[in-house]
Amino acid sequence: MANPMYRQIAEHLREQIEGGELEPGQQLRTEIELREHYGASRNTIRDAIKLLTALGLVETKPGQGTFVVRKMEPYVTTLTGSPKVPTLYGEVDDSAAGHTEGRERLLYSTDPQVEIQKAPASVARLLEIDEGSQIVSRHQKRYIDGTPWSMQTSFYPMGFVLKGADRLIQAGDISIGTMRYLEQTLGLKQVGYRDWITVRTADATETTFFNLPLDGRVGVFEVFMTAYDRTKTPMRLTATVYPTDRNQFIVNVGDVPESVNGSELGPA
Amino acid sequence: MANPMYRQIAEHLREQIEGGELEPGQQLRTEIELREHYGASRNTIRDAIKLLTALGLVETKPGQGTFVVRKMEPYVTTLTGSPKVPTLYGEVDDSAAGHTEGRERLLYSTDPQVEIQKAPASVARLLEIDEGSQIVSRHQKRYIDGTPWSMQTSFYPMGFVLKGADRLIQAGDISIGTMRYLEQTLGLKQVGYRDWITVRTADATETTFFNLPLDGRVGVFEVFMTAYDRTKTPMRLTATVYPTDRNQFIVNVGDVPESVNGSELGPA
DNA sequence: GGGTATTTGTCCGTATGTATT
DNA sequence: AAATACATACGGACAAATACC
Repeated sequence: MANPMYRQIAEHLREQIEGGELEPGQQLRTEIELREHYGASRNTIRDAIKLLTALGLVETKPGQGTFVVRKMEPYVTTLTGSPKVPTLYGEVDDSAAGHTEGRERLLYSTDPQVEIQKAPASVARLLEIDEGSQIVSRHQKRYIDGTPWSMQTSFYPMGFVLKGADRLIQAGDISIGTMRYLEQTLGLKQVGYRDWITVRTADATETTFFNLPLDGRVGVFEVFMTAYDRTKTPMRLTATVYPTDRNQFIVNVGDVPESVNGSELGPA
Repeated sequence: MANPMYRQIAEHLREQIEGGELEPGQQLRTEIELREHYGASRNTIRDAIKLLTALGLVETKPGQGTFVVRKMEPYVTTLTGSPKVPTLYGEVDDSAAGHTEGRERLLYSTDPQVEIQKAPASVARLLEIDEGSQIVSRHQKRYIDGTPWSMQTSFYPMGFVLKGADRLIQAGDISIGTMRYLEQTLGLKQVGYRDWITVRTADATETTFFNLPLDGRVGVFEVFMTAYDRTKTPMRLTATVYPTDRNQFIVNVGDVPESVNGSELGPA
């Protein structure tokens, strides 16, 4: 008798989901049917479903019903390799799509959106420059197979542009890569970098772009990469945001096998 | 007029919180007062507060009120260093405690809880052994200054014990460290490791131990570290769980400065 | 395109329970 | 013990989204 009714109902449904009686993608009974089944009011049923939604077990679609969530095949990014692109394991979930078996996954980035800003405190601290000094920011949105994958913003000190790296402030891709471009124009060579990995709730922009539920249930990784030159001076700060529901990371240290064995990652 | 009322109210309160009009730790007006202020029903006010709770902006305490959350000073763990202990930045929030200024933070681990199990699929895959084969698991809970920090479980193939590393199955700490112990007894030397970083919702055990809200709002990092010997054979799998609301990670690659500059990390 | 049935979303009012002060 | 404040639960009404005919 300890637990409130809505939690008991949620627990009962959870057991059915995790026990496999309700399969991923399957529709639950409607709120009205569950109301009669459990002898509770519709609002109590809704509280139970809200709890399951918060736990990421079900999702509700207005006008359609409540469904057991289909787990997404994660994108796995290796942080200790360069460049940082995701290794993709397993198959795309194409149960809803047509005949797409065997296709390659397509990585697509928008053209960089370039702005000149005053450095906010967080950027200034990691770039080791004064707060409020001028910086160049280059922002890109990245998709995999049309699914929003990450949002990335790189920051450079404005001094780089003044010293000759003027293509930094031109919109559009720098085809040879910005790091190589900086080496060629300014002689700046990256000798190391530090990633700082955090998780926070998504803001409004991110919620929209990644198509996340607006209740803040799904957080985002925010990875700050500070690149250092030979003199251990920061030469670039890259902040990348990834939704936690479809991204994982790998860090390799020392001598390790080439790739993660097996085709399937993800929890057992 | 597009947005429902409870979201407009939540938005209004959110602006007050992020604008600093409502300070961390400060109590919001009660549901009854907000009901009169916004001309909505108490249930609608509660919906707004539930949304803010899901976004991690406020917390409710029965019998007391609703409060703006106090951000925790994060524990920062460097994944590319060994051993993996958190670097601690900034001050402990001791506004509620007494005179504790200047004290050191204390790291405490419970004695290992040792079990012999059959390898579940996820463990077998990363240890590259057969599913269902015997493994030794050693589980520890770790605290910083009394605050639950992480739960760690290490898995070793049972063969290690049979070959002479019998202290693996004794409860209690192996003071010289298990890696050194395995090197001394079996000649197994770790030459590298791979960390695999995921985020998922906390289960019931974790929710209890870390004292997380039961609505699944706060997720947990799950870091799987696979250690490899000279022959690139996995010799240990360590799974560590950290709540995302108080943990961050650092990855260093190449030549980087000693420490993160400045005393304060965390969002601007 | 329009209309209707179905299903979830929002909002209200009320009553009672539980935790804290 | 009493007051306060949030938590649970009920029932009802209408809105909005979707699917189907």
